[in-house]
Amino acid sequence: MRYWLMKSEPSVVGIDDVLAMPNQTVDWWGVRNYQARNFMRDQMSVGDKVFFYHSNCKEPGIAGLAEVAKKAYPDRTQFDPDSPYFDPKATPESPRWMNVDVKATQKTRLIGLDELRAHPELGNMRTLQRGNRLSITPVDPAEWNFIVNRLLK
DNA sequence: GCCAACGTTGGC
DNA sequence: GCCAACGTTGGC
Repeated sequence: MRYWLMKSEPSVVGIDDVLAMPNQTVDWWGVRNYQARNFMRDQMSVGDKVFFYHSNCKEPGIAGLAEVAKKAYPDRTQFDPDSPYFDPKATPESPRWMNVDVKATQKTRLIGLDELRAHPELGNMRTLQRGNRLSITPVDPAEWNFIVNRLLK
């Protein structure tokens, strides 16, 4: 089992939105970065643990816990001409973009970006690295445990 | 709204 | 296959 951090803009889909969805589950549509896609496609398994991160908002940070609920399959928005995520080069026979389903398990207190940065234990955390723009990053087990067992208790 | 960082595109 | 131009991300 692996650990991940997945960014979402709360103005689009926040933790409260997912908790209000059927089965508290959302398809993680809209990823248009190959590295992030590959993480979902190649490395994510059902049951992997996820930090649900709010980005591009007033208070960026970890807002909840989630898990991978379904293995990667083609992202529906790539085929939708009305979607800003439409990709004319993608076809159902040869899809380019994939997503997993994510099930929110718990809303947490907001652990802000500044708080995450303040802990030396998280100094190597991928998402905190300078210039990082990946919306999906792996999380080390030690980092996961530190956040869950120390910051959330 | 600014802008640093970095990914993608496309001409050559 | 290089790389300049352009687009996007996301914190501030």
